Amino acid sequence: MGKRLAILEAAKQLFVQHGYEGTSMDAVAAEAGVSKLTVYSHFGDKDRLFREAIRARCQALIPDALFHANGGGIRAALLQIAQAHADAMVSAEAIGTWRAIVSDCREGNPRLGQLLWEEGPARGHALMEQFLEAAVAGGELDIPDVHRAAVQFLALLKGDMHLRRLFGCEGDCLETIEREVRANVVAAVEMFLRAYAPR
Amino acid sequence: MGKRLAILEAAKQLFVQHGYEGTSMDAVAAEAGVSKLTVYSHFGDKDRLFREAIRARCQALIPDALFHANGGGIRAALLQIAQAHADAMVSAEAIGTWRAIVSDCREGNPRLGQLLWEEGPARGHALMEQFLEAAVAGGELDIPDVHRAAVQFLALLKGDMHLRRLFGCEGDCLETIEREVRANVVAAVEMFLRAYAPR
DNA sequence: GTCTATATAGCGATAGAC
DNA sequence: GTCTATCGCTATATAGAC
Repeated sequence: MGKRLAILEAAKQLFVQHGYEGTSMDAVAAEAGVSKLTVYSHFGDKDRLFREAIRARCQALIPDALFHANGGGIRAALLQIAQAHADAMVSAEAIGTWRAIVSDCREGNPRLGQLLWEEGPARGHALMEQFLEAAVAGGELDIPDVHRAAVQFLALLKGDMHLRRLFGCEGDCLETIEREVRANVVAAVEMFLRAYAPR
Repeated sequence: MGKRLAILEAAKQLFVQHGYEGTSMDAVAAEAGVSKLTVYSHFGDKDRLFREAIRARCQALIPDALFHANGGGIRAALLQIAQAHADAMVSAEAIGTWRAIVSDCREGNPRLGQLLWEEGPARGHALMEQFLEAAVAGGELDIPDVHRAAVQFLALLKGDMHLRRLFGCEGDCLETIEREVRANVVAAVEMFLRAYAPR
């Protein structure tokens, strides 16, 4: 494995685990098995290393394919997308990434916020909107404002579990979390259909 | 003003503005107009000062009265609650507090997460649930699972503006934000009623 | 109780040798 | 390209005088 890649892998892990301030360049160098100056020679400074690491995480977390459901009617398609999206959102990687980004976005410090808004949530909104538009065109849904409905759907999916995990109120075993996420996904799809299914 | 109170006020402002790591005890002492040792003599260490400051902020942000709408039918009541809640959620104080909490909730460090989950979002959920239960009893709404509907309603209210502000994608003037929040509030109430109004 | 001055430690970034 | 050793800075927390 190239040293550059080893550094990037170490950075991805440590930044997501301990955030920007909580991760020292010494720690990254140690985790990657290189000296600190090697890190600097590859990435310039801490900021650029952070950008690269978080960007890579974001792109892997919500792949485009997640929004391509394969057949079975509108309810089944929504359930499939919802489950995949919700699972990704409560994963340890996603929670860590969110924490790292939010921690970094202090007032006069737009290091990553806009960039990652576009690569993360905004991309999700656009893809979801695209899916809903097709469903509306096919007569499977009746939606007055498709863009807003896409945002609403994804907001419903996060429910309270995403927030609870973000706040660190876990304690629960993974099995409990999965069950609660599943119940919330089903409820979200049901509500969405109650509101937007053709009458 | 007592020095203890002056210290607490300075801490509330600085922690919410710059987060835990970004706020030095020197800065708190300077802002409060006392020496650093005075801060330590009153609050012991940085952790306890942080707890007190954030807790005070949370309690002021979402007062119980916010969920007591005064007459005018279910749509008007929901609109009133929704607007007040959404306004509170995108305020600079709320965004700063969220950032401070999330930044602080790293893996093995449950300093505030659970405590503030209960004093913030969980209290909001409970109050909203109470309101919805009354509406269901009065025949104004038809909801299969009231607790989940409360969570759904509050999730809809945050929409994407809360997240965009959290990520620091503001740039917009305050007027634009207010207009977008208003539009999102109306859309949220409409969708909620499409799903849960008696047919 | 309150202050000034300081101990101790960890950080990002760099100098100079190989 | 890579290393060891170090500079300069800032932070938390404390010692000792008033």
